[in-house]
Amino acid sequence: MKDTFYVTTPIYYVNDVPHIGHAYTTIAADVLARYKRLCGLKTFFLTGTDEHGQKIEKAARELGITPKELADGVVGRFKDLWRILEISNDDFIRTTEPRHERAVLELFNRIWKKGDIYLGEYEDWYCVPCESFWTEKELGEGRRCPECGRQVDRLREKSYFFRLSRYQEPLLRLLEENPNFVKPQSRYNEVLSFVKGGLKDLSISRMTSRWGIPLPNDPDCVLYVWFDALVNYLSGIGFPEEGYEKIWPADCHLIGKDILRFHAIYWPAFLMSAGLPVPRMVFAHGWWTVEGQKMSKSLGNVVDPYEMAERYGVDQFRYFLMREVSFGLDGDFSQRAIVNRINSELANDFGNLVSRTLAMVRRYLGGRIPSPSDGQLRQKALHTLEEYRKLMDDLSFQRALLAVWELIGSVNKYIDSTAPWSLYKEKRIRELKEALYNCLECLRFVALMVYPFMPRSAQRLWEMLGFRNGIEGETIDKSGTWGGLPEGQEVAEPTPLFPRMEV
RNA sequence: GGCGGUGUAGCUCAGCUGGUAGAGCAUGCGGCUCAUAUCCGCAGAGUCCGGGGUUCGAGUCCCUGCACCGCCA
Repeated sequence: MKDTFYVTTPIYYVNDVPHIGHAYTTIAADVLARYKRLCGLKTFFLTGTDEHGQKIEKAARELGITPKELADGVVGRFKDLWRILEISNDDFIRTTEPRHERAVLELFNRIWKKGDIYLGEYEDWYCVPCESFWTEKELGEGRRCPECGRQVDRLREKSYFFRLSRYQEPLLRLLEENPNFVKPQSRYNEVLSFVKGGLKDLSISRMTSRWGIPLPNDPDCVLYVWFDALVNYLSGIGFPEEGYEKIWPADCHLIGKDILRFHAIYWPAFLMSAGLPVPRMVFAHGWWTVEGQKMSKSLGNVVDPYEMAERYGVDQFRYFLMREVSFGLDGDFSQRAIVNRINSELANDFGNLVSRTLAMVRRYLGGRIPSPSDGQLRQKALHTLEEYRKLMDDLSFQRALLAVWELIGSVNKYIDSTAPWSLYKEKRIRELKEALYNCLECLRFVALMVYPFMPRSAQRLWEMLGFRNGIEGETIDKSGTWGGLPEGQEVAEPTPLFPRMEV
């Protein structure tokens, strides 16, 4: 059993500027990575960009620049966004990097030696002006090029194929032996029925594009982008150089549901062929609609994550995405919904709890944390942490947050029933100290638990509780026990963690 | 067309192996004053998609119809 955790996002196609979908996957991966680090696991979190393929080549030509120049520009935007959104990726892989090309060729060679690649002919609909192949499905009604609307022709070209058909049985076994290989369950069922339906060999090369990695044995062809792209999960951790096997296999490939087949079927098949371990899990999450409508360029309702982070705040945005829908299902992003969650859950429930607690500690106790005490909240906090871990391990982010908020609710209720202001007036100082200690200690638990979701706010709370160190260095094992607040530590003057927003 | 899923309060959804319907939000009323006019408590409302069946008893199991969604062809 390796003591590391390896989580990935897909590498994003540089044809597109970052939108909410990219942000969603990456934030989820970040939450998972930060959580695993909090659990004390050596964690590797990889993201990156997919920069090869006809679409990039064509877009660059239209702009009069090279594909690499185009990619460089868009990559900057992705990296920028991840910095803004506090994404803690350990590396960023680009498919145009030499280290990636080396890995791709190595994997190709292994599969080639295995005898799983053969030369054949690829046939599909082709649009000459666009220089693009299209499947029947992409054409839709009328059989016209989805890009330019012109007539398409049936065209064949030579192509190398991967013997996917050989892997039907191994894949079936993989799925049957690992019911958690694909999550959520509904996606597992889809994958299973797809495999059961029979697998055809897969074209893995193209001659119509020059922008890609040439086949070592036939430089007229470049590798099909999917073969190229999937290998990022290996190249990003150093494959084939020594050391990658400390991290591989991936514990979790986080993806959008649209690319499930590539990850749950093609990718493990490639790996099996190359004699490498397959990933432990592929998790396909859902899509966001916007104000009830499908997001599309033509509707002009594409959610810009930069704008959201600026308008609502980074942590607020991250929180909303993780809290609004059960991870795996589709969700709707609406102004009203996010403002509601910010005001009622972040500002009123959580932020206000911090304010009222710290204000009382400062007013009644001179800002000093009293000696540890025990009480009904102790049990609640410990139980919540346990529940939280269970849910986080299962990627049930929404429910994990619900559990934390239940604790927050309990503390609010506890304050109401112990009424520290009355204890103070009645000079019942011992009880007052006990009550406030219990609240403070719960806040410390809450800070730890919300940290993966809202790193910046968790750190602020951590400091308000009087700690000077970075919360990111904490672990649940070390700090997840009751009584961790040092007596006498001075808490800060509270400033609102989350400002209320105008509706 | 094949396979899979969903249909529960105004909204979003929980309801594991069958036993007199639950949460959050929204709405209304009451309480507190430490707090970001925040917090706490109480209340209302639902033919659990329609129809049939099994059972002493069915959102919960079986059959069937309708609607919507996903994957595949």
